[in-house]
Amino acid sequence: MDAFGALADPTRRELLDLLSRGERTAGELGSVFPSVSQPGLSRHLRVLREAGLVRARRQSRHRIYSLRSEGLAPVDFWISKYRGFWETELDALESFLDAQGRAGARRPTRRGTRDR
Amino acid sequence: MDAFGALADPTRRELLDLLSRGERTAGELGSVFPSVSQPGLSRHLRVLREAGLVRARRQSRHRIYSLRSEGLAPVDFWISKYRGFWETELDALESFLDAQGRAGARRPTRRGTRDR
DNA sequence: ACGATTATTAGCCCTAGAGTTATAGGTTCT
DNA sequence: AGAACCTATAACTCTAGGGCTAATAATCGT
Repeated sequence: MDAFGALADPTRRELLDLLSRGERTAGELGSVFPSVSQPGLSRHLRVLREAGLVRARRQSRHRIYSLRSEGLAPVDFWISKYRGFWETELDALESFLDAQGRAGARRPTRRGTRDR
Repeated sequence: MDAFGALADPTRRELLDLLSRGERTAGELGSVFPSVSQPGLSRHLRVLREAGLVRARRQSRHRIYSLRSEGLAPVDFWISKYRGFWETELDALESFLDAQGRAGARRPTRRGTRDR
């Protein structure tokens, strides 16, 4: 399964979110998902591994997982082609709203993707 | 199926790529994929519609599809949390783009983020 | 109204994904 | 070596995704 497929599952996305805050052992990751069985979680981790999104190393009896963020680069590259689209559309929406009521001259500047 | 799931299929990603260059009728989109039956393509378009990634309107006998880029915003937002990672770790996006064949521009994608 | 055109839905298969229990693989401790 | 621990794999079931053909819907031209 490629990276796009791996990201389709919410559990796996949450695993990546956890790992983005630091490496964790498989057991620690599993304890966050009481609803998922241990083998089930191991399988999710395997999918993430084979998609190149995490790596695992062994330390004593544990397996320590860490993020391999480069694996997300193709996904980000793909979506970056669209990034301008909704920015300009939202800008258009904003100026429409300006025209509707607000006399405010707040010019919508091109900005990052994280507002909204 | 949510947007992440919709993007997991390569045919659907290609459909979005086509629509990013302008609206197309269902038939025009289908002609690009001779390997996929017409009902099969219609199903992909339905998935994209229900995921909020495209919209369709009717014009005479045709159904004209167009991109709804805002639907991609949640995906971009999710991945934006990781964007800094590979820049600081490896700058792997650049190597990815190099591997794609493009001569290495220091800032390959047009980006609106305001890091640094 | 009828036939032609364009696209969607319905009704099937068939495979892949995700979950489960049971088992195996390593590692550490005694 | 054997027990305890942590994680991965095997074998199986069940469901959802995706493909196909056939049928249905909507529109246009005559």
